[in-house]
Amino acid sequence: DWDEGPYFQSERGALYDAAAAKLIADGQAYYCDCTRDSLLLRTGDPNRGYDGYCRDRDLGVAPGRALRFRTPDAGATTVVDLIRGRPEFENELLEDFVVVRGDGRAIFLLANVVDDIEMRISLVIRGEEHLPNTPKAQLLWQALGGGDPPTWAHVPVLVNEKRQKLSKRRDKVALEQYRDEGYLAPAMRNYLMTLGWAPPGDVEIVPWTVIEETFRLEDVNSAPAYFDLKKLAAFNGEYIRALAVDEFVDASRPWIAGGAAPWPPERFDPVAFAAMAPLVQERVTTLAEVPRYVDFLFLDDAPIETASWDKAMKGDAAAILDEAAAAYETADWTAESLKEALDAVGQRHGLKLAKAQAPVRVAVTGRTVGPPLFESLALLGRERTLARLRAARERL
RNA sequence: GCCCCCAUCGUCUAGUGGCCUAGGACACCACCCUUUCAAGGUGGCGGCACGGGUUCGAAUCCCGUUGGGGGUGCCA
Repeated sequence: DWDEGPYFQSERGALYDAAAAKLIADGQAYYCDCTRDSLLLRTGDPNRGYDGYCRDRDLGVAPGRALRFRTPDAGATTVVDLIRGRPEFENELLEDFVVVRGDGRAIFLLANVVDDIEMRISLVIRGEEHLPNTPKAQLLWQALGGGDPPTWAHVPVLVNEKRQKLSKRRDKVALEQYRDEGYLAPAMRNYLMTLGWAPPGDVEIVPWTVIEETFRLEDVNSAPAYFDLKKLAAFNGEYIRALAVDEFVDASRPWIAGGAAPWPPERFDPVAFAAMAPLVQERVTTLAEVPRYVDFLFLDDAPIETASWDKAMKGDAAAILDEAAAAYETADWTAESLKEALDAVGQRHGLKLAKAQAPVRVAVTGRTVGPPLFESLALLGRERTLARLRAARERL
């Protein structure tokens, strides 16, 4: 949550101009018209930073001339970091870096420092990739008369399976995307907190209030952490199962009630889904998996999957389908008696219920895997169940 | 190249000199339960990168090596 802003650096140019003017007036910055090529010509080393050529040329402002900050030639800059201690940087190794572009716009680093001073920022929390820029920021801070520099906390980066920093281009980093895939915000939040830190005790899945009360930046690890989708999924499954049934139904709505569902919206039956919900809830890892557990209820025909069909429709399948259909014409339409009836069919063929239910399951739901069968049949109703059993029998 | 950061099971972590024959979670394996699949239960596999110190004692402190990551823009 936040309590002010947002601010736009594009609207605060006057502040940055004033800061640049101060640096010039104090002799801490100078204009420079060097290009990359002219620098390389002088140093002959593409790895070397700016050589300070324009330091004393006393160039004035002109289009195309950048403003460079004059870094100290000696001494060291110490950064106070809650997570990393007190890293020290030799000033001598810092090149005179650009703070204002040739077109007059401030570079992010300058804008950032000016904003932080003006907003009286005392603690900066950011990714560790910013650590090497920190001495530059502090030097600018001092040069601008900002007072005591802030305390820093450089948190570890998150890495992918190749242990590279997660990047927008290469990796899936947008939270919206995870939300769209059916991850719950509290699950994501809880999982993220376990990266580089751990709640007290031997539990990782904890209420947010516990995290609020016990989290300390000083306890954060400094090593990069791998973002493990499998573990996130495990957290998400636990959070889904912890939901009250009506909360689960609510949360599932975007995947089942709208146009995104794999069946015509008008065919969706909220009552049937509510009845099925507890059975689905303990089986899914993400909300996006919900539709495939209930689609057989809202589609005209069973959504037969070939692999499932081939696996289940062999051996005594034909006989089982016939006998199940016969028994189901007159059976009480309750999960319990549907189960007993099919169990009896299976026993005639020397099959355990686990085996006997397979052809029926595939005929009716289309897949070998799904919610408990007899509860599903009970909801689907006698008419549609019988129709699907016969359709499957014909297809054999 | 140069600078900086980092290093406990495959992964995320607990551990802040003796409580560690290193604990938990995810993953994996086995078994139990069971109408499929899950969920749940029980058990198992598996780690202090390496080498030197310091100390009565080191996963914990120091140095080095190796390995990994980040930075090095008139990007943010």
